[in-house]
Amino acid sequence: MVSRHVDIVDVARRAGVSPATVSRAFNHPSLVRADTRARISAVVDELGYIRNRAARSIHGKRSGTIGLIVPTVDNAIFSRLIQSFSDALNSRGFTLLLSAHGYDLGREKDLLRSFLEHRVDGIAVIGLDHENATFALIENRQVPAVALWNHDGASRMSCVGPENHHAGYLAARHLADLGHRRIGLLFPPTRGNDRAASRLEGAEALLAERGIDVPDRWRIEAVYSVAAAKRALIDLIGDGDIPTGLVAGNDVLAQGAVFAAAECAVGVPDRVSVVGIGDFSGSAEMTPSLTTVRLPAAEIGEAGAEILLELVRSQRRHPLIRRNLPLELAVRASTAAPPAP
Amino acid sequence: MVSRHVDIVDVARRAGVSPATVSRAFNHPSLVRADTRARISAVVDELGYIRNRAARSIHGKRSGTIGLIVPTVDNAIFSRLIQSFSDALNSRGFTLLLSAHGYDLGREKDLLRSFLEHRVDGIAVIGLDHENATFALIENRQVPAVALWNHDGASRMSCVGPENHHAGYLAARHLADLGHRRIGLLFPPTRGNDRAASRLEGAEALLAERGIDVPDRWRIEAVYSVAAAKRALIDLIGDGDIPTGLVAGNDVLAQGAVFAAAECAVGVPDRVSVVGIGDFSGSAEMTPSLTTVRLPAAEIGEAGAEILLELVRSQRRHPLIRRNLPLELAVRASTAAPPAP
DNA sequence: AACAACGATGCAAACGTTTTCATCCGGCGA
DNA sequence: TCGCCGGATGAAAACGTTTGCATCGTTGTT
Repeated sequence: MVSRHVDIVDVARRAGVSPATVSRAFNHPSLVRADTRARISAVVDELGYIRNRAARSIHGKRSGTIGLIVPTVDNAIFSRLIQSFSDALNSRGFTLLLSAHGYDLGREKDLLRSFLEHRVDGIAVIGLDHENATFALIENRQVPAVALWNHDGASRMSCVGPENHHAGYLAARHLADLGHRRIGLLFPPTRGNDRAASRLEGAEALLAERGIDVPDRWRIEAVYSVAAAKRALIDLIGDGDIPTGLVAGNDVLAQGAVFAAAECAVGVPDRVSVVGIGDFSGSAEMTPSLTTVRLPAAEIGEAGAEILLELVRSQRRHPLIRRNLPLELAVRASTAAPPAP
Repeated sequence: MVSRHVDIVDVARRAGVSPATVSRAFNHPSLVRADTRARISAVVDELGYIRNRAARSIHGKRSGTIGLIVPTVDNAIFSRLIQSFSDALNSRGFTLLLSAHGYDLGREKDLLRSFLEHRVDGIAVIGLDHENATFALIENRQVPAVALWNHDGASRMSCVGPENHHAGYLAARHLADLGHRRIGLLFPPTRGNDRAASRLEGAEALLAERGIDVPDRWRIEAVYSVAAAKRALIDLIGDGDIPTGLVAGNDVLAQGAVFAAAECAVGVPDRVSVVGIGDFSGSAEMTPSLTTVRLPAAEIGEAGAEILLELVRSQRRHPLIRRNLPLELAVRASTAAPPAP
């Protein structure tokens, strides 16, 4: 009972029309008479015919797929982005190809190649920092592309996101405005991660403006995980000399820091204030609730999809589109004025 | 300067061979002489040729894609699953197509159809509860498929995951063993979510065994979000009559419950014990650290990919493969014996 | 020296669509 | 009556690959 797969010719034969008519019934319904269309539709259901997009896209038609390459899926903030990007795509009839490169820009290029083999109609990547080969691939192929998560007025490709530099700046400014002078920086490795790098630069810019110096022992590096951040901060607290304020590169790290403080009975915000970046799910609900710079993840995904599909539609010359999304500081319970010395 | 895209014939011409040879150089390198291969490879680089998988898959070849349909991406536990599934796929040269149906099984079927149009080589879905049309589509098409996240010895399709029923049972048993008799259940809506439904059944089965009755006011429903769970529990606490133990349908809900208790100054575990299911990232680090039933998310993703690719390889008749992954209770600080009455 | 065997390559058909162009038919105005 | 037009459909070419079969040297065997 090995029924070969039914194709458009089978449908045509059974409906008593030519394959061309069946094809038209799908793609240009107005060109085929209503009763013919109905007959075809009935046969399609009867035979369980499913169109073959590969065969379609071979004709220079759209493949109907969009590729998204992220550093990692396993991170609350990208999850929300992926979700909204995917929803926006699906609602417009596109299918998402997804891959994660694990913060390895070399792998990113390979994944891009693989997506191009699949002839995706467009490409979305995270951030503006990529290998030259990656840019070259995109430019030579003239494939519509957009960078999510980072805005830069001088970017080499279309982009949509907030200014990460400004996010770091805002977070640090909040602490400085509260009167903190002894400030620590808890950031992930910035190699191959221009978002984190920009945030760090932004924080440092503000601190320099205010004449605040951050000693090396208060510059802490931890990979993106609550556990790693907690461990790193417990070490710092163990050393005795702790800052009164801490800027974390994102909310996962900030959460880890808060948990560490709780475990070491170091009051937040009484002894140390913590500010994060991201406003992940849970940050507002934890105790103490986390002060953070809200990144509009869902908006980025939606706007990114919109821009990308716009580029896909505009056949010829792809213009550069840049969209700057606003940041806002969410002041909650994890920050306060520094304790009296 | 609108350079038409370079195809295999262009490469062949430039390399002074036939298209067939170029094709073979890619797919069966052993069949072509080393120096010819080198010449072709040079031309490929020079011209920036990228193979067209659509054209390949039209020949009945693999498309090299696997479809994964999840209820939502925006959830820590699926994130980890997606990540490991994706990695396993990539490492074997496959590309992931991902879609989320938002707990709507009707949309799930539509997404499946769309994946089939793309001629995915295999399909992975979450859970064993699907529309009949979904099963029919999979069976008629004879497309390799696997259900992730749920094991059932009598399942209609291949599956890999833990027994969710047992997860609920373990969580409830832990509380009962500690001596709790006044137990509440905090679960998500179970419609279209057989994982949650099974867990709830498992918990209820244990409670019935022990002769413990759960009044309706202690059966709380909240969608999968820390915020919703927190709100629901704050309401419950406000009512005054609170249970000594709480089984949460997953860690997100459990975290919300713990945060709610903290906000209302209800001690965990002194006044109320909370047990979750999932062991999400952060559960071990929060204060108090969360007692939970660990679900092996990463293992499921990897095993799922393995099984699926196995099915893809085994051309003909697809056997049913079922893999039961073990659960384990992680006892941490959020549970203890009930307070003396 | 004739021939078999083998390795490397080319030729052409095939895959499942879409689309251009041609055909056919009925109706309409001159 | 004739020619024309427009709507519906069919025939066939095209898309970019892969692959079965044929071809052509070379080399080894008898």
